Amino acid sequence: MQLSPTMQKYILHWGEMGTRWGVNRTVAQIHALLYLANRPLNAEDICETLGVARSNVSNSLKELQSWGLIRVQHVLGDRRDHFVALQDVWEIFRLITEERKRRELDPTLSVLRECAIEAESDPLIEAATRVKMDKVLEFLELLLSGYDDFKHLPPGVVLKLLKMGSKLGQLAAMFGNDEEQK
Amino acid sequence: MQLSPTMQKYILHWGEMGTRWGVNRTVAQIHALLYLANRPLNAEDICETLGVARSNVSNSLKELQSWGLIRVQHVLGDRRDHFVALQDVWEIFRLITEERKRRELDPTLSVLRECAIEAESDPLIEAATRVKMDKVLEFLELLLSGYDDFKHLPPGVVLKLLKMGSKLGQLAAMFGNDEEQK
DNA sequence: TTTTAATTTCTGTAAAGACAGAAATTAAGG
DNA sequence: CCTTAATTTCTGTCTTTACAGAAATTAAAA
Repeated sequence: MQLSPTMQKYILHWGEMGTRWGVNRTVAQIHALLYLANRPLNAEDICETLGVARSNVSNSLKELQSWGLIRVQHVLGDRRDHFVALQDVWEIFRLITEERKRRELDPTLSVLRECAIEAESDPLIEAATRVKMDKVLEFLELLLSGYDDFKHLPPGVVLKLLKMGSKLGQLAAMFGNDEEQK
Repeated sequence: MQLSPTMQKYILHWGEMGTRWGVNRTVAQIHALLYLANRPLNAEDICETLGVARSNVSNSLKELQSWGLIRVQHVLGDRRDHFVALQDVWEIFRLITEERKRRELDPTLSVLRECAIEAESDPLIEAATRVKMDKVLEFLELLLSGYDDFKHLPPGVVLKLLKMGSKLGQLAAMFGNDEEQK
């Protein structure tokens, strides 16, 4: 399986981006390849196309599955596992966001809470420092609860919100402190 | 300068988080220390407190300055540079977001645009693949334009939006396609 | 059941980034 | 201007992660 220069460029870049977003380059490149492919690919296809060792492909596929970004799809007449990537961009975004929250922000929230509690009884920590710890904690809690509310919105609604742009700020001013308007 | 176990825990964790968000552990730890400190610290203070080589501190401080997260603040009677971190959590968040957009998403947007254009004339790229490239590009453009609209909102307004939660979805349905209501 | 293909695990090493410390440069103080 | 402190740059190495390939295990086909 050959890649055109444009596809190579795309996949290489996706790989670079992936390292910034929590997975290694090879994992991200495999994800890109499976996303762009219009049919299920097996591990050997991937090895050949990307020039990566079979075992590395195997481990990377396992990681992508743990993120829920790809799944196994068997092909009639071929006993090898084939893989397909999620094709809906919104869903991909949702999954990555959710998974990163779970792997990173949730543990951070725990640590920040523990530290806030411990700091209450730690005479070595100045009051001003304690306040700052509390502010970071409140900020993260607010962000996460806001995210929790938003994550269930259908893409179409999110789309509308994004397109409303700064008009949203005006609406918040009008409605933010009122009971529901129906 | 001694750190209590709680402060150590906090700073260590911030360091781990930092590596997930684009800076190395030491850079993030120094940022945490300067944030929690209630006075300007010089490079030697930081070396001693975190047990890091002076040169590493120097380079890390330079990086934090490039993110705009800290600045030099001279202290009377001491010719050494002292440093203070931004203290407003919202502002820190805004800066990190903006800077990451600039360093990562803007280049990605460029590459995606180039690839979309190149793919138009690449006979090796299937139409379905081209559609997928376009979808990712549209998604990112939408996200970035939405972000552009939101980033100028004052923290108080953002706070309101976050607190409105799923009520926002209802408002989008009511107002999303209408002209402004005044 | 055996054979063979496919996958996974393991292990050593390659690569990249982080780091410490020496050397060089800069700048403040005397 | 000289001295010395402070900072920066450079370089070698340490650490961590990624990776390749061999070996082991699993599972499908004959």
